[in-house]
Amino acid sequence: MWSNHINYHGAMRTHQLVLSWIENELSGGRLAVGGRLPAERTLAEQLKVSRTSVREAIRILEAMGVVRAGVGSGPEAGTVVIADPTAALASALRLHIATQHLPVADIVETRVLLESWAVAKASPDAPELADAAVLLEGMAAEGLGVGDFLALDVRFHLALADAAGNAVVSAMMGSLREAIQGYAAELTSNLPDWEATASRLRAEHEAILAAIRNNDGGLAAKLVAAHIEGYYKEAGLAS
Amino acid sequence: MWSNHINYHGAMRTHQLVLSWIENELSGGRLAVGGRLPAERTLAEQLKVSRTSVREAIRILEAMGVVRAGVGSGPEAGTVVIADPTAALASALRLHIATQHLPVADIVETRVLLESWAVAKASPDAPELADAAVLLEGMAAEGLGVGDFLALDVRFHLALADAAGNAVVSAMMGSLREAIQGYAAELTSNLPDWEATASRLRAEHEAILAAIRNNDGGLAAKLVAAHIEGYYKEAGLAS
DNA sequence: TAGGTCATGTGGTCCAACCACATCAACTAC
DNA sequence: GTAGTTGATGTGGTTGGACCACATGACCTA
Repeated sequence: MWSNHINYHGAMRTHQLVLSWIENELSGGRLAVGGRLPAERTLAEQLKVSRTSVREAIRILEAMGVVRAGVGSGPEAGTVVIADPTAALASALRLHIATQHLPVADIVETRVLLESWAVAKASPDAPELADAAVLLEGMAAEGLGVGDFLALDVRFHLALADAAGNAVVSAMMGSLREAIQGYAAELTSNLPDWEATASRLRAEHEAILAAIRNNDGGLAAKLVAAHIEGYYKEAGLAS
Repeated sequence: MWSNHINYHGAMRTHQLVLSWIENELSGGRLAVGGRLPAERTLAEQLKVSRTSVREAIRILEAMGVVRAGVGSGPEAGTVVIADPTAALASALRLHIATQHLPVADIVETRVLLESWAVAKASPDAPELADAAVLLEGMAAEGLGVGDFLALDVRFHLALADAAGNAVVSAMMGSLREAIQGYAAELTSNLPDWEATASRLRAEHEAILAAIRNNDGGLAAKLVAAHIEGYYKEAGLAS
């Protein structure tokens, strides 16, 4: 029985050691969002590991949306802590869709369930609803392109999700949306009459927002589910 | 004005190039779960990048639950493609909880909503329910430790989530559960009478399972929500 | 034939060097 | 004195090479 004060976690690889050091600093509050990690070379020396291992850990954190790395000098430089849970979930979902172990239909279904819950939970006077209303006005503009309409549509739905006030649900909604973004855009080419569809979507958006503001969460949830499923049905959902 | 034939994707870093190459192989079906990536040195030469960059990409995929790396020779060696979406979501959630930008209360709330949906959606004759029943028997065993009970409890709830047949929901449930695992275990020390609580949990489990099998999804959802919220309330939920 | 030995190929780790970039201080020309 | 230039500094980004531990399988040897 020996005590190895470095590898006491079993076969921990060096980059995992760096990872847990950083996670510890975060948990302990010594490192917070907006803060900076020590420079890679410095951190390597501190932890008695190679710069390579430090970089591997930072790359993982970057992929997880926990840090952002910038070269040069000044405010944009260095490795600073951010908080973008959506990024991590989105790339994870995208990669696993690529392995074809996450059916797109399941993603859509999950989005329906999360967003239904969100609108049912949202308070009628949540500030995010005002943002949503502004977005709706933008979507009513004359001569709006398909791409612009869809971009506003995404933001509208995310605003609804945010209105529920649950950070986890917001992040998951955003990631689901990102992961199937390209997919949803492709579907528009299947639509027989885009103007008619856009007009219908606008009306449904208004109805959803009205239901939330009328404190009728149950109705809002039903409308959202029908809204999303209707779109994919019209455009032809293939898995 | 010069043309950079490598960075035509803007400021794409070399490890991202490797990443997109691999993602492309996955999407195209040339690389599937169970398959092997070329050796790091080989891949580096193929893509005209350094081995370091290849390794950074692989490390990210590893953290995302897409590949597993093993040294030596034989079946366990090399970098092989796996499919563990739960791993990615779980570590992402854990890290962002560390940054204190994802409140534990939101995690619990999300778990309630996902699991309620799952039991409402589950088919009464889903094969996963049989597994769940077996787990319940195990939890009824005499002299079961707290840790063992909780381990079975986790598997029981995951079986319920799986019964809905949505891979995304299953993965998210699993990751939420993993991310707050330590938290839930700590709470047991707050319980005045573990035996009484365990007994109550067992009864509630039975009722949930019975409701699903009775095709009463609405009741099952209500029971699940009460079950989870009741536990955290009794143990004292602090954020 | 049984056993040991070594070559091979894998990922894991480290090092030393160089690059591009952004900032800031010092210097120079006007 | 001011404006512009120049260079030093420190950051992450990338590379090639070296060595290690490990698992296998082929090859010898007793």
